[in-house]
Amino acid sequence: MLHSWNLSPQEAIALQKRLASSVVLKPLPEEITLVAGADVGYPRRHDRAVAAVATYTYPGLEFRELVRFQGKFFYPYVPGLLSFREIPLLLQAFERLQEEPDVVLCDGQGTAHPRRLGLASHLGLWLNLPTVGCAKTRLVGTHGRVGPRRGQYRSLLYQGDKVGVVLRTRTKVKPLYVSPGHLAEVESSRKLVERCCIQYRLPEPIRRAHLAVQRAVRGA
DNA sequence: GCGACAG
DNA sequence: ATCTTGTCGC
Repeated sequence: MLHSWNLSPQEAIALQKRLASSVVLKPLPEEITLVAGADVGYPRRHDRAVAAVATYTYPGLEFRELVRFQGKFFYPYVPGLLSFREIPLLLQAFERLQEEPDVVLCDGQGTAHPRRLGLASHLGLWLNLPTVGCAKTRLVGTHGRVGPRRGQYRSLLYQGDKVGVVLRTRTKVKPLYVSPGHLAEVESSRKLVERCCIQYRLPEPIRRAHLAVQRAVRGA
């Protein structure tokens, strides 16, 4: 279960293939009272990184907690290996949360991944918590044109499977790529994400975490 | 061999 | 992601 994070691309890929079989796809818990959003950013001097996790009550979406962790760590961005770049920092941030969330929204793919183990899935396995991937752009899969209205969506297909949906979270705004991470599945993930997007494109928890990361990575 | 490619 | 200001469109 426990492994190092400075793996070579080949080792990382092999590990993903093994871990993918442990991912559990099932509806999210019926009772969700706390939802978290996570994000990571690397400053210009890429020798350290910043992670942030924000929690909100659900379905009321009242801000609950914000944790930020900054540490010396670096792993390059390699398409398909994002989890190795962001999870080490995220784990530190999650350890500092006062209250454990019922589900975690991540800024990346879940199972909509070449080896079905995107950031959200990998993080979910480590935390043993339900996770959902919310990516701003596509990594893999095909889909039809999504209607212009908030709430409209199209299935994201990959290798013959419906791995997620492309969801319009705001009218006339570029859609989001939503895919289950771990202990989650497409339908419930889509509904949760839509309900977490109030007045912006990104789910409120992720948006809050993102703002915190930006504040740290930049100045101010 | 030629594109595609989360953040 | 990060580098960066103003600006066109709904």
